[in-house]
Amino acid sequence: MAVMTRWLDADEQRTWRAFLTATRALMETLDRELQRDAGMPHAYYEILVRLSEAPDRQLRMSDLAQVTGSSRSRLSHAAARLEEAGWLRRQECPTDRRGQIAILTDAGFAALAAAAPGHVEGVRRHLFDPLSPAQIDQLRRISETLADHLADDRTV
Amino acid sequence: MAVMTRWLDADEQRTWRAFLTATRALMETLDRELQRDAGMPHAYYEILVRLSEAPDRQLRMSDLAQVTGSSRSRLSHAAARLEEAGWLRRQECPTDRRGQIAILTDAGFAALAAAAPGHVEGVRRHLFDPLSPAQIDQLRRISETLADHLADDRTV
DNA sequence: CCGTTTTTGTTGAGCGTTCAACCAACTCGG
DNA sequence: CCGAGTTGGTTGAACGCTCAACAAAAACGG
Repeated sequence: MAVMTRWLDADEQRTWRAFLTATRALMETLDRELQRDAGMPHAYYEILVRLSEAPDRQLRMSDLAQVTGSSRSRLSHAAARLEEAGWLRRQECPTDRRGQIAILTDAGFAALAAAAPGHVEGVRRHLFDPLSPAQIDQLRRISETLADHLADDRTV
Repeated sequence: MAVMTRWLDADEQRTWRAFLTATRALMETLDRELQRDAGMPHAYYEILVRLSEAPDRQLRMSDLAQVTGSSRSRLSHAAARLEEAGWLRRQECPTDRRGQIAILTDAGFAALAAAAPGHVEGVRRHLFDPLSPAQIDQLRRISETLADHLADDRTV
């Protein structure tokens, strides 16, 4: 027999809708700010960030996809765009002839450096400033729990 | 003189990245499940939900845009799609000749009824189940605070 | 009133993402 | 070894969203 749906009660629904509203508004705001001030969407910004932190500012495409949480396809399209913009170039991998290595160019690093202050300010203004220190801590724990759980789902 | 950027410290960065990872993974998972099981993206699902809750299952386009947190343009495109699918129809507004009223069709209601149990189950599995009751409460407060704050930004 | 401004909703172009299909190269079991 | 399966990466079509431009109707202000 089919399992009965466990519907959301009033409190849960309120939580879920507030969560939806908040995250959607937050991400849209940050995305819009980044697009306006730096001419790139948030997803591209993250790619540049991760590359800038990697040794020699380079990463295998698959590793880059992993850390940015995007599909291979998405990253591939994004890399093509970033390459057009001159912010990234791709090189063949010496140890694996299938592989491609994404490398952050100097222009890419400069674009990131120009975009970062404004973006960080936005994250502060829209996320951290409105919350108490305790809430920030709570949000970290909640997010890590959810992220772990969702990662499990993907592996299982 | 330019204001010095208030960079994120290690803890804040950890929080911010965990938040990004969690919300992105959560929304992508739910979106994919909904697309697979019900043939509609999450944004369309929300439109149907809001219509289904409105008196006579109808709402002015601008009100519908408001409650679903989408731009007029987005809603207009979405409505066109939903109309093609036969899940929604649009009618002229008697009191305001600019206005359009979006009406949920019976087919739309049926599609929603078919999609809801699976989607609610997904929200439970990926969001509520992994969290403690205290965390769920924290998440609600945090989300409401952020949502209020972001709404203010928009009005100011 | 009448001109201006605001609100409502749509449209089309451009862009980023998804999905499925695909090829090439690596890995592993027999 | 070699064939099967897996992994790495790209591609093109379909789709949803953004943005700017627009038209029509309503509200406002002197």
